Amino acid sequence: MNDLESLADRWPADERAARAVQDELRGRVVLDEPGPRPGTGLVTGVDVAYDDTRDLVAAAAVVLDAATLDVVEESTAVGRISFPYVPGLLAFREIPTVVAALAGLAAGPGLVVCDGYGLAHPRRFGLASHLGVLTGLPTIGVAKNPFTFAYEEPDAPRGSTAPLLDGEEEVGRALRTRDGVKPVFVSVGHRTSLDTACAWTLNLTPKYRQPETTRRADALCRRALAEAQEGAPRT
DNA sequence: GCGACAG
DNA sequence: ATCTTGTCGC
Repeated sequence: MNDLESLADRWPADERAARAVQDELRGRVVLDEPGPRPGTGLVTGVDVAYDDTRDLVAAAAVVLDAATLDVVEESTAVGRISFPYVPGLLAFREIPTVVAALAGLAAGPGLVVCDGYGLAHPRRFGLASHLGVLTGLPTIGVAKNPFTFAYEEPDAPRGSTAPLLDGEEEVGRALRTRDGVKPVFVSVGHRTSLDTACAWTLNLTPKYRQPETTRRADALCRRALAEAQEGAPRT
């Protein structure tokens, strides 16, 4: 277990140090496990909302029953912004508060679904992989944008896919979750396969483009941020 | 050097 | 991410 204070203490102070952390930790990503069976057990969505002007960040973790998509448990955490947004270094901005929210859960989270990328990353160590290595949990990343990667448009029906490419390398998959709607971009985080990650994403999108996990976590962290702003009106 | 760039 | 109204469509 990583206690939160040591996590904060070791947090990189600048971009160079952050990239060094990624280079050091990426070797710990586990890629030879298939991952939790899609649609079974628990699945947890995590997301973060910011108020840069007040230096506030709120994270949420929402646990769903994978079979019914009913909410089983919710947890939030509020903190100070620990890093600026830098493409490729998103994890350093989101992870401390996300880890705090996960730590507040009574139940084991099961699979963790992140709003962003895992292996699909300039150094193959995006948010989902980083969170997985720090917590030991199986993780996947489901992003709304292709970032710097290339892809061909998947066919129109829900479930269609196309490789997400960094040059010749497939780093993830563009996955259509709704007929005729812009795809989402799925990548492996930690301890899951890409097929598993895509199957989970389809299970989590019976009605909307975005996974139910992400939608629930997004709504909850916004609420938590709003409440934190009421509690700390001035800056 | 310039532009692009998860959230 | 966040700032923001109405509007088109199932």
